[in-house]
Amino acid sequence: MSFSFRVLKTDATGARRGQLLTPHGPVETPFFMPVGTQASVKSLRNESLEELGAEIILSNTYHLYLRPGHELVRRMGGLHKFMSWQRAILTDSGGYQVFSLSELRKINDDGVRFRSHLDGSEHLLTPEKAAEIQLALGSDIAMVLDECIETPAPREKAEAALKRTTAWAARARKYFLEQTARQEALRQWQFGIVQGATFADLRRESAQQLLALDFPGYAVGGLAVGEPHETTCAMTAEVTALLPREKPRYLMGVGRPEQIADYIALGIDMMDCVLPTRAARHACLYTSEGRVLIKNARYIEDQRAIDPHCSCSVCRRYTRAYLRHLFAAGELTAAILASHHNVHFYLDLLRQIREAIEFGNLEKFSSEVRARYAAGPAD
RNA sequence: GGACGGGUGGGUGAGUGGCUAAAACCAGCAGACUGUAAAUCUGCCGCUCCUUGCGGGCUACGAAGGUUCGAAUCCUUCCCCGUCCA
Repeated sequence: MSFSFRVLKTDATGARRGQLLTPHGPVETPFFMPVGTQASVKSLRNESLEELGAEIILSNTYHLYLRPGHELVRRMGGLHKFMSWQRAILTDSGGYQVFSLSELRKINDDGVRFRSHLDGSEHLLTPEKAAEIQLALGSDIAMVLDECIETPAPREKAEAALKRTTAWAARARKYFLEQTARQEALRQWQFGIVQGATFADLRRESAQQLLALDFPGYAVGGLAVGEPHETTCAMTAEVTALLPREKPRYLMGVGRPEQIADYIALGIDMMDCVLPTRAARHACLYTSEGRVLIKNARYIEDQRAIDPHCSCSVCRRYTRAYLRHLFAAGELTAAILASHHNVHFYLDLLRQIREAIEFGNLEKFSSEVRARYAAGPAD
């Protein structure tokens, strides 16, 4: 099976309904990727992800390079085999770690020199190296190394990061095409990443420069790192307006449940976010009625399911009172059940959105979701 | 019966004359989390009043007295608890 992407329908808002075919199966778009940074979606077994209907997950170049090491993963038969996940995998490049581990790295035009957060050892991550690692991992979609910066950022800094990201994208593209031309067994897509912080003209410039490199898909990076939602949307709109219709668009690192449909309405096909799993571990549960902070005393004797309207296996079986108890007691099962539910919530939200696009009522659907979340935590 | 050691806020436990409504941790309460250094982090946590302020009043370190300008801290007596000896 080879790669392809098809847009099946575009609705009045600009939202796209399509399908991405990968060597590890089809993925209905738009989709959401649960995050499994260290070859594991935290506190979820792959059996659960399969039960939840996850068609693709995200993993991470930087973290797997440091531990267990990409060469080891290659020797173990690649990331899919190593972690026993037969559906699609997208790997981030380590570009986000340029941002999140900013105190542990030095950046120059050649690449990023990291001091390992695990043992303090030094490592140079270049665009070529990030591509090499991802080819060794054998992920379905590899991201180019980019320079992700904070927002708001001064224009000069945004310009410098943009320039570097484009130069790195060109190097990564060249290296990747050379390697894949030489070894037919390598079946992978490589996506470019648009930067430009919160400057519309820089976003357009970045997109245009990357278009010249002819990637099979394009990501919008460096957003949802602190700026207002409106700004995230505005910047995304600048970019999607320039991207080719026939290629997938990936908005990296988003978002909150009530924001997802907005991004999709801007023509976004792919998203990922740690929120469902991290919030779950921190006792924040997403429901059709808004957020439930399950540790709150008000749930001590609450016999209802986390979300009475949810069909997931956790909601069918357990009460809020029990979940609250598990969190209070610090039981690992608390994180497991909560993560299961939250990932179900996100994947189900995307299912509903895909359906809404098909029926042409995405706008109505998203305003309903927003209204529920605006009301704050459920009773 | 004797000798030591000890009794501190919901718990464990620092403090041994003023900077102490009393460290720290736990528990409790509330909040944050957006390409995961996150099973993490932050705030509140005696009662009360208001003009909500590095504000006022009250109560508090086993009990009752005392010394002192000032006591959880020093003295006296008493009551408990632990260890050891008889």
